[in-house]
Amino acid sequence: MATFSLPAKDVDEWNLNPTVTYRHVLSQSTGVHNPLRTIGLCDLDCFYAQCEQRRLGIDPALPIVVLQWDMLIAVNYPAREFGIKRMTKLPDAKKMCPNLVVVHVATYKDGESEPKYHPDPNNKTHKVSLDLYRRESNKILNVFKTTLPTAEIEKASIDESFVDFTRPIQQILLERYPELASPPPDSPLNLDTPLPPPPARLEWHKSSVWVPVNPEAEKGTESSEGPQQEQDSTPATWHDVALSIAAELLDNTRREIRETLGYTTSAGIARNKFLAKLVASYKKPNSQSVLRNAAIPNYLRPLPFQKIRFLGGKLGTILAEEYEAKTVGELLYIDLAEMQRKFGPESLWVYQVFRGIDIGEVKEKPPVNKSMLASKNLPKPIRQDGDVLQWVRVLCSELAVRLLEARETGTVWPKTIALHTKQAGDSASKSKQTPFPFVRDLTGDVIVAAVMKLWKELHTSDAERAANPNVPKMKIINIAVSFNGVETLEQGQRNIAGFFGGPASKGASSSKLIAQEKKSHEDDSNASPLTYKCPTCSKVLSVLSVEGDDEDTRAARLEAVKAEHEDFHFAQRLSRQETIKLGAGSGKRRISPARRGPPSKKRKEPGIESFFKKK
DNA sequence: GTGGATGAG
DNA sequence: CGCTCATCCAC
Repeated sequence: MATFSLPAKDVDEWNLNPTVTYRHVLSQSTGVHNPLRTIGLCDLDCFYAQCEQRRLGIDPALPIVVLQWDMLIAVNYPAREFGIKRMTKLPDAKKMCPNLVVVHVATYKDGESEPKYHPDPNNKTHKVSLDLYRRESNKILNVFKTTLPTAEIEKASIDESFVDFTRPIQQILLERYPELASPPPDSPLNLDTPLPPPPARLEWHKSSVWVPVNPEAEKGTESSEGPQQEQDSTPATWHDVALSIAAELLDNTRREIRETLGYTTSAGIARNKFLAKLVASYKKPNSQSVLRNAAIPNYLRPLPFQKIRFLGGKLGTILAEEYEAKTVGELLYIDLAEMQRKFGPESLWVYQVFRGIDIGEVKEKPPVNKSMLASKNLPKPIRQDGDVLQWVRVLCSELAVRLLEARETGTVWPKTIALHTKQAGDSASKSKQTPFPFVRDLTGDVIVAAVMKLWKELHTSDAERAANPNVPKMKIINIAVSFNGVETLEQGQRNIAGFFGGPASKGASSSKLIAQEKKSHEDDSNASPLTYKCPTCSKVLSVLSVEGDDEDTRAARLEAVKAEHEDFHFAQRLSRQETIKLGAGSGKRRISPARRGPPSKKRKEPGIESFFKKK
């Protein structure tokens, strides 16, 4: 039998069978070092294709491709049966499959404030919109959050999320094996006592695919009940129990996604993020795969390391060239010191990943991204000032739509807005930024005005160009507008933002408003204090005058702001108590109590949203 | 603040 | 493999 066996030293170094103690079941503070840690990665099968299939109400068994201009950006599994791939040319794809459903992504057109499914979108005049996919992505994320309320969830991309199942697993272990709630009374190690052996007959989750421990031995018996046999021959550990529980939970979530939203997913479950991500592609589509610790070495050794997340690029290429190697196994003999000499501090991560170790945490991301960028490569370059506005309008209306969408989760403001351009033949790009126009009724036009000002700062005008023959010809082949430093405003700031600009100030810039504000203060020497310093957090709350209001009105507003701010502290105290409660009995090794615990919910404030009128 | 590098898909 | 994003970092 051509099975591999790993030297005991490696079992140790790879940490394949760590001791699990009562503390590991009871404590939330063990973090990435908890041997019960179990991570899932779930991604949508050919996501864009599924979105379009659902939008159009098409039978999912029909072959469908999603087009971006003349390029295929998504191919569903029925279409793949015909040999169609992402790089296939559209005419070729149609020949391979005459009944192929071809859908072009939605596009923005100048003069339209929303993306549409234009019957014949033109790359010369339209801009691609991925809005539908972003919205569907958020719906899916919500299914994760509601079906796994105690798990940590990290949205990794538009079609992928990581889930840290450790906490729900701890809860379920205690329900199913109540004896794990406390160590035997006579055990001197107390919580550090190792757990009793796991149940002799573990229920390996049935509808998951378990990666075999010895793939060679599997061959031939695989189709029948091979995997089950195999699993039984390598004794189950408590981590295997944890994997099984995660498999149940993720299976439920995936079913919910399928039944409520109609999307199929593929998932991987393993002890850390990188392995979960890797094993998710073990079987696709509409399937989930589980990697036991015992199966890690034989799974990893033959694996081309450039498939590993973050080794797909430059770093992976350097490694491949330096050692003329392709697989993880070929690099296992290289010691850490040598790698560190050659490749610097990145090496530790690489060294550990090759041994199935990754301490990367699953961390919830804030509901909105830090930046939003709308860009367009121009098949017909911009050659004069007059060509610019149409594109600026298209890009800005897209960003305006996206910003307003983001405001469904809170009061979101970018700090700055930037214009980026790229000249033909110049690999570099130029950009210029300015503070975001801080106005109440945000429209595309306000943003357009700001961007056009940036354009003037960035490029010499047509007039000057004509007057000065030394100025090189304009040939812009890429234009982009971005919002940077996008943040959800906190309680105190939110009120300030809400009162910025009264009804009269529509469309005015923030700097104007501030100027008005200063003036009215000077005029009113009897004004009562408009600020209040919070005794709890020392934040200074303030209300700003709105044209035409009086002292009493302002004072009342300050009171309202104070009350809301106190509510905020109240809610914070509540959520902190929750953390403490959950953490009780978890031992003394809590390092940073504030860091873990339930994600702090953004408090909803009725009324404030109405300040931001939709177009 | 600007521009470059890197990476995902 | 062209296109559309996002993040991080040096200066």
